Amino acid sequence: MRLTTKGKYAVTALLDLSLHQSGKEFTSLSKIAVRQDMPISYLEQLFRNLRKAGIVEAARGPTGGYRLSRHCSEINVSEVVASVEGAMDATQCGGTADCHAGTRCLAHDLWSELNSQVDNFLINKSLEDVITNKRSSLDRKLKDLIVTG
Amino acid sequence: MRLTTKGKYAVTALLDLSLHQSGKEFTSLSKIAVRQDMPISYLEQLFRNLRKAGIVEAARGPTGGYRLSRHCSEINVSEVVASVEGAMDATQCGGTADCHAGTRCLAHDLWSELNSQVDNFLINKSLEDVITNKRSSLDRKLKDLIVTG
DNA sequence: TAAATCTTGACAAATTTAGTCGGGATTATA
DNA sequence: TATAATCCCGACTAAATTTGTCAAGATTTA
Repeated sequence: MRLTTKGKYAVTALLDLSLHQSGKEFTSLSKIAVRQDMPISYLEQLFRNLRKAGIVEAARGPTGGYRLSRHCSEINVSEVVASVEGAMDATQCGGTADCHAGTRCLAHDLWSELNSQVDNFLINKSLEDVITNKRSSLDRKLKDLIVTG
Repeated sequence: MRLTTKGKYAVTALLDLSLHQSGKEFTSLSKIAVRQDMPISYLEQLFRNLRKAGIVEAARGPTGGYRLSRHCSEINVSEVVASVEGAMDATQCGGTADCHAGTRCLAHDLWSELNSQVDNFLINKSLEDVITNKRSSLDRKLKDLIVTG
């Protein structure tokens, strides 16, 4: 399982995009790079993947840049991270359960379950959720569970 | 956030130890290495850390080896992983919230929350739980929540 | 035409992971 | 006591991954 600066840059950059997008304008990478203190050439690389994944759309030329291709409430963090660094899989075997000499290793189900946990969390978290810092209904219920048993 | 073979080897090795420990005998690394198909010299490295963390205890000489220093129901996966690869932190800043020019970055709370999710899951999962494949009460409740909304 | 942007592919530096190696210390057993 | 099996330790190396850089091109606005 990995979550590196790649995925974090991507999420932060899209949050920046969400915050500065009014209407249908495009925001240039150079602006994002300055505001979020990220290397622009690295951002270019990441935005290739975001575009291929259908998360942003681009326009060239002056006044060009990127914008979200959906409303930020319709983009979840899981797909953003996955688009730049591949599925965040905690199992050795990629889920095929052939992790120990062709059979499932002792811990296979554990990592499988961890995957689900993380995925459920990130899928249910939209960019808008992050911006408004609004915990999803599911989160609040979970929190209650942990506190109250 | 990282979860590499280091942590996975450690967990699997301890599960092996749990399964083959009857009474207070010691199990040698060479046996674990063969059974779980892991490089023995790498295991040595990991078990140093497990011993320092108070998770296993060692005996030298023939008949020597390692054994759990607590019952497997009293050892959780989080401490095992942490002992060999450091705290599994998803924030850039290690929780200090100085991730963006000294202040908290746009996504700080998101990664913070993800940390809690993963930690809560792994802390509540003992080696015994993994072996008996028993989902904790909390897990079942969460699963219900996801299914039923 | 000029300047600003995206687009692409290849490359390179830095870091981390994974694993090795050689020697030591300790201890049960013959 | 000698031997062999184990743990113990520090340093080292090789491979992989991450984190970028770079150069050249395509598109578009003014």
